[in-house]
Amino acid sequence: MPNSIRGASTYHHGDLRAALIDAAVALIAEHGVQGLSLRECARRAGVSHAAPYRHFAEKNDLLLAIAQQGFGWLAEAGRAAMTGVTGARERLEAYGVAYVRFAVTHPVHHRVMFSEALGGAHTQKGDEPSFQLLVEAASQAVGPDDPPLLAAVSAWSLPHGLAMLILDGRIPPELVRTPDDAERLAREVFAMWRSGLR
Amino acid sequence: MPNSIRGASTYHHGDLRAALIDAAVALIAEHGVQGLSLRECARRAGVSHAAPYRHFAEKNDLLLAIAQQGFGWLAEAGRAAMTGVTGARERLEAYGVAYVRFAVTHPVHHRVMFSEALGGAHTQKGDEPSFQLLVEAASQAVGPDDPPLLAAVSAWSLPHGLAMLILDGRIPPELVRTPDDAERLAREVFAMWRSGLR
DNA sequence: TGTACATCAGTGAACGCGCGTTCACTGATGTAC
DNA sequence: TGTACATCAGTGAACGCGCGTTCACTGATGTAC
Repeated sequence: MPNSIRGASTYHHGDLRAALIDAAVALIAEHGVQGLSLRECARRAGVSHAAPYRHFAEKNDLLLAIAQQGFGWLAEAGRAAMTGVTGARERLEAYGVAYVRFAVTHPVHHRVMFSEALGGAHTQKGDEPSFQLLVEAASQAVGPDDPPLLAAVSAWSLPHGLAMLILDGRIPPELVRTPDDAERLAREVFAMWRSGLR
Repeated sequence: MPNSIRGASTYHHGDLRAALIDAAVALIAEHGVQGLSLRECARRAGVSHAAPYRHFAEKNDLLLAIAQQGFGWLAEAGRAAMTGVTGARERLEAYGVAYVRFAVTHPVHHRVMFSEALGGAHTQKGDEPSFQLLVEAASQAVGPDDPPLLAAVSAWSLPHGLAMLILDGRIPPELVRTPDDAERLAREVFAMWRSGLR
């Protein structure tokens, strides 16, 4: 039980690991991945600068934890968006829209998930559940002659690119003030591709 | 005239600015944007650690210079790819393919161009020539009722996403060993969207 | 052609800083009896 | 219910480090006369 709930005891934090992750996310939101420092996280969690080492062997493990949390949430959101949707193409699109919404809702997580600061090795294999979900959906949306991997890459590129552009502030901000805006934009972009640019 | 050409004189470098940019690109390729340090750049350029300040007022200006170089090259590549191509949609696709090839050929530049480490403010306006090119091509590819901005965003998202995924090592490496591979993949992805996932 | 001089690209010592990580420690928790 | 003890999450001092940036300087370059 965390201190905040339990009351005044101070020596044991209670849920320092989670508090550190939250602090790190806030810190990255303010100063970018570059600006992350273990000492500052500890400070914000109200704990000595050596305390984090009880929970993370090294700084990079904290980034890793954020990425893992993000991948979990993404898989969850993707699954939720696809349930009840019939039609392979519709499912793929639902996943894509959820993907963009996730990125906009958890920008730091999305950034960290695809950050070069991570070794990258740990999730590059494409065996993340969130990726599996996409590959499965893509292989259904594709003719028997088309390679499913290519379909997955195609279906992934569009929402990933849109999400990145939004996060980088490349899209005029009035188009993406809220997650709902972003979701609407994603639908419109999909529609644009569906109808075919002339 | 740079020292290397001129010979043995050592006090004046000759083209330190360019040498620093090259060193920075190499350094980022090795250690990521995080790993960039002015002092190490100076070291690699064979110059004292204070010398860079004759050419860049602060560290961030070096990143900015890389980004500017990249945007210049990208605009050039995009223009070249579109010349002689008729048909709005074909031009848009040619730009997209060139975009992916540029990213794969100059991965560090592309990364820096879209890095959060840059203030971002300087190029966010979308007034980069490379963006203008895209917006123009997109507005031609779109019905009179469709907003051209939406078309541009749509046309940009796909190659941008593909490029990012490749750069992050998310695409199976055997698919993108060379720039030619990447270009072929880009064409296939475009074709997949043109034919329409089912 | 030769000299004086302004310009400015490079030097190297020095500054202060915050960081990641280690270490021997201390205090709280919960379990066995 | 009460006590002994193992566990382990937190402490705070200390380490070494490389960094960005400033400063007074020095040496090369090129231009005016």
